[in-house]
Amino acid sequence: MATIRDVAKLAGVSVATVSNALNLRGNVSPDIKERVANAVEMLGYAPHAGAQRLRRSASNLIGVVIADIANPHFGALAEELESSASGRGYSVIICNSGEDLARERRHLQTLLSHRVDGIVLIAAAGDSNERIAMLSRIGVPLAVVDRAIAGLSFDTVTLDDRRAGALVAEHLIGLGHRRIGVVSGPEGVSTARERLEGFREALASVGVPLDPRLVIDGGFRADRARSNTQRLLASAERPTAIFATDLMMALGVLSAVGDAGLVCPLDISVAAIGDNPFATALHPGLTTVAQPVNAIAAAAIEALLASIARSNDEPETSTRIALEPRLIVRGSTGAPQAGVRR
Amino acid sequence: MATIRDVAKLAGVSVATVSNALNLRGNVSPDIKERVANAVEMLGYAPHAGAQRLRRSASNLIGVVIADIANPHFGALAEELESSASGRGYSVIICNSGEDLARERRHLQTLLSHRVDGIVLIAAAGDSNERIAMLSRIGVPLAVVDRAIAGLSFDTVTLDDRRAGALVAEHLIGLGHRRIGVVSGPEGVSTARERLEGFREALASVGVPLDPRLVIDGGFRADRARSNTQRLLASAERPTAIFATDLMMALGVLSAVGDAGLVCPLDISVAAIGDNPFATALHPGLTTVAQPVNAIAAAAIEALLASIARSNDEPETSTRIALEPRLIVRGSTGAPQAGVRR
DNA sequence: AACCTTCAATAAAACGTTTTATTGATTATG
DNA sequence: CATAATCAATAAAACGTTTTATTGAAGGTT
Repeated sequence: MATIRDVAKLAGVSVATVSNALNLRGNVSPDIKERVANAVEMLGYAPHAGAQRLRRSASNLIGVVIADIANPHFGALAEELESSASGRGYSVIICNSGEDLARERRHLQTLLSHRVDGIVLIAAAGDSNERIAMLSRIGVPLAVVDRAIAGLSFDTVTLDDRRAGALVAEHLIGLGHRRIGVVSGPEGVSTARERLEGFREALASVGVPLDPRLVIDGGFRADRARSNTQRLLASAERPTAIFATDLMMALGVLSAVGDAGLVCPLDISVAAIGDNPFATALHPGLTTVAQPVNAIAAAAIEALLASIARSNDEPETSTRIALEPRLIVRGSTGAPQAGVRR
Repeated sequence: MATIRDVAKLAGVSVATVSNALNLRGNVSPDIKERVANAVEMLGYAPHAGAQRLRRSASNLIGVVIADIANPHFGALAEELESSASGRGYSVIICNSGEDLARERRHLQTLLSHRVDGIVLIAAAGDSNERIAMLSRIGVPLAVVDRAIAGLSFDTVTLDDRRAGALVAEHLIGLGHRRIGVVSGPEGVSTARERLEGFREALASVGVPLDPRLVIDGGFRADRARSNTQRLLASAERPTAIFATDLMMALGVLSAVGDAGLVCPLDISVAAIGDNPFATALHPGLTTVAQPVNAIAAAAIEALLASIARSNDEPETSTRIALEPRLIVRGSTGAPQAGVRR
């Protein structure tokens, strides 16, 4: 691989001049700039990022650790995070923890080693004291996105999950549903907890208590949601509607509904949180709560860059942003048909 | 940030000894190892990756450039690539080009600057001489995955796209379909071309020519596929089946089918290439061709590491691997109902 | 007792950049 | 015309590691 010395030699100038020419610093005459550019082209020279990092203070690099890159929601988030960041002049390194705490830890360590200027963390499911300990002394601006982490004061940007759950509750109640099943995510994940809680509260506020027997675990996974929903549907008092707290689980719910020979929304209504092109393609279209992925990403990058900017001067004040969800009513929800098929 | 000198000072040993202790090289007595480990823990020391790269020859880093991280198929591929690579002791940096050639170029450049040991490229759509020129002198082992690039001799791992197209054709022909519409992807992307070509050939081999008026563009996008399919369905001689060459477009097709008040598979059969949990969740389930994403990723990493290993000794022989697709028949395809609803 | 090995630890060079201070050369100023 | 000011280019130090060669010290072998 060519080094800056090779470029200097070929261009017939000093190393310093090459550096100046490439970084548009100091005074370099136009023809020398030209000669340097030619030499770079000729040699296919790419500056050694490691060596650069050694001298420069900022890396202009942001690390993103994602809980599960195979999940379309996180994929979309990654996409938006990257375009937000690159719009502000930062490059982005994406790492995938695959919902594994150990892998998450390794990735964070790697990012620290690369001296990124900041980190965006979409935390893997599960709590761990080790994580708390590590994060609390991480020494680099960090923004927590999508899933909140308790007990740490980082800038946090999420959907207003409580409100999202409430939106679904209000919608279903408004349609006349009273017996509503919930397929919830892992207890340890804030989004799962909050969405359920918001749902429960909204129900309670109109005097409809949530029957704990109708709340089942789907673990944010389609297969798990499917099998548990099958059980729920087979129970004596089948609910007239089901709320899935994420889209993957909604798929499982829909499969189970179809397996049971039920028709949606005639026999049962289904609603979920999370939206993507698939929700439209289903027939009937799935009623969902859309997340402003774009705004979430933008806010996260904004907060992170602000944190990077103030660096170690002012006291670290951490902001907590919860963005507004939006209900999209499609065909999968309707009024319950009293006793029609029971 | 703490440096290795700080660690050395705190542990009361030389810098070299710290390095040896951390890298398990040379002879370091157990108690000194212990002292070093403690000092590292105490200071939260993370070795400066840039400085390491400067001295080490290998970086143990693999760069992955992905065409569109928001597409679940590529997300899944990214996930598998990462676990394959990390199983072989490599860390992975994921970059997202968002189907943009300029961004792809920037990312490749960045990866070169970071002196990755190898690159996996899932090429953005579109041909460009600039890309050809850049890649042909890239000087780092590179494997092309999923989408082939013409005119370059890199290790290439893809689905056997031609065969995948043929599988769908054989299935639909076997059911009795003769007028089949195709929603195809961008001309410039190998997967789109090959799938269509395999489909066409298989049809031709049983004496059924493909009516060019039934081949429409969906640009690998759900919305585009939807609007163009609407037009196709409204035409005089509506096809009895539609083949979408990827899953996103299949969603658009299904929407259009529903919009037109048609029922699948009664009025029209739909099949696609690409499989994920959504295909099962639909009702009826979508007939698809599954890609062995896992095997594709493994083969790609294998080829890349082999290429890294032989490095600059032996002449670069590039392998071309096409993996076997598998047809999964679900409810969305059935025999055409002669004139039932026409 | 003299010598060779092995073992632990170290000093110092090297990696490829950026940047500060320095040097000449050229142009402007009094 | 002398001096100051600007401009272009450079030499060399510094960044934080790894690694080679070196140094003692401690055991082993005759």
